[in-house]
Amino acid sequence: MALTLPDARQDAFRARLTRGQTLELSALSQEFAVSIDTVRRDLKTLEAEGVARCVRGGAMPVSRPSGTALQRVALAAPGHDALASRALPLIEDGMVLLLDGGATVHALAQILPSLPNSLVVTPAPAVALACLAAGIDTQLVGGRLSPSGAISVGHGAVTALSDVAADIAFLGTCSLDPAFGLGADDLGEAEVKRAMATASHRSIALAGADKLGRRSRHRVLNCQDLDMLITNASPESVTLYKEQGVEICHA
Amino acid sequence: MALTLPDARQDAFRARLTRGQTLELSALSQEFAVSIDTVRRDLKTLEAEGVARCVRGGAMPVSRPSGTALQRVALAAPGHDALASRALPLIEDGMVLLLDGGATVHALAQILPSLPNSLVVTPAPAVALACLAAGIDTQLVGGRLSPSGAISVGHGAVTALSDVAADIAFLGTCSLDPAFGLGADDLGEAEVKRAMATASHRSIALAGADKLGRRSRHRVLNCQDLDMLITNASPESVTLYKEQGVEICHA
DNA sequence: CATAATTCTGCATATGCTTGCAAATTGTGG
DNA sequence: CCACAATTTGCAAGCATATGCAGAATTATG
Repeated sequence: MALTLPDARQDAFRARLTRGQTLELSALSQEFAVSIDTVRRDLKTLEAEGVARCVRGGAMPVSRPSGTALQRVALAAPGHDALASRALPLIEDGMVLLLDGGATVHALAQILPSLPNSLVVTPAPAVALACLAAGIDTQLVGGRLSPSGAISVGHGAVTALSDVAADIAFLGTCSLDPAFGLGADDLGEAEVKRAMATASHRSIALAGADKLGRRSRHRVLNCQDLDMLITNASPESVTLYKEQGVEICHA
Repeated sequence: MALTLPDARQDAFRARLTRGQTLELSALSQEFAVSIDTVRRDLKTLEAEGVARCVRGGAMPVSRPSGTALQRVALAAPGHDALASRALPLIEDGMVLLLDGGATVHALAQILPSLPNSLVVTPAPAVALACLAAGIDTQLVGGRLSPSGAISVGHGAVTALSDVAADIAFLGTCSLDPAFGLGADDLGEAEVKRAMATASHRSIALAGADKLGRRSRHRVLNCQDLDMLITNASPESVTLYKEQGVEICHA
């Protein structure tokens, strides 16, 4: 590796950091054949960019994809229950339900009644356990677990979902913008959520007010493809969605 | 484990504490190749942060306010530690592991270290969440969830497992009889467990003394096909297994 | 009560950080 | 082609931190 150019070197560091690796000063200075000081200065630059966190002896990736999904789910806020309980009346026994991952949908899974004739299909292990605890027939979608959202992603998960004919898909929301549509932070998650929407008759998004008007990296659906939005946002702040045919349900 | 950075080490401790694990000074000093004193100082730092409670010989997670359903599942109190901790030395980073469901294997999943180069494949959603919390690459096997054991069963699950080449399969035990072999209460679970054993180089059963000498409805494996048994039963009570070529590991 | 294990304390050492500065490299304009 | 400025890089001195060790104090355990 004869990349003596500062930018190329820093790019290499950036790549490793985004992969979750920790960088060690001494190792890097050897590998790139520059002095410790140079590496230190590079890492300081990356810290200024917000990509790295300098610590003694090197640098670490800036606090993981912002808290694991597990923590977010475990620390479910009471506000989510309001959204979840608004979703409950839409569910009838005998329906086939597709449940996404995420804190809000997880809250819904936790308050589901028994539904002896229904089937829940979900790529989220935490949601599956909650449904199983409620005594509901549960089908788990397999795949590699996405660290950010704790749901199964990948080709197998999408294929498995394409074989399902569901009545309602309840989608968690990373972001929802009137123009961009429903977004997800991870490409794999976006694909799975899209597959869920495709496999079901109605697609319903649960989104707290803090998720509205924001855009994530990947698009899941256009707003036209969304049948209903359950939110705690003010009625006037969701007119742009209503104009695109999205039914609004206020919590 | 090349975590030579002090902050990375403390982060690892933090991660384990938030998963409900107790930390042992001597074990940590070995694992991270630093002196006991250094680990002690680290834990004192974490105690000052409020995430640890130093006790004689190590530290414990500070009891947290409320327990949501997921916390109860993912952070359940480790009671089967004895068996699980005996399994730990068999695991090396880079291995592909197949983890069954059940309380004992779940306890193993909860004390797994980070294993950045390993892959865990499991049909048990609770186990998958525990591995994900440890930062391990996790592959979830999909299927209908068996109500009795909370693992994916069915043709799809068996097929998915047949495409895996694992180093070790850790099997939970419903029953283990010298003549009948390893048993399961549910036909679907038996098929999945058998597929796990077939897909891996070594098959290791974790069984408390109460599971030995009993027979369940369905056979998973003959004892000849079992490579190792980890149990807390007395040495004289397992001679019949040893005669069939099963390596015994006493907890 | 005696023994062993564990914890605390102080200290020497090693390692890493900061600052300032000089040499080398690159870019620019005459 | 040269002079000049800006950037990058390496080096050294002073300071701060982390680590490991040894001895004293404390706590468990039989």
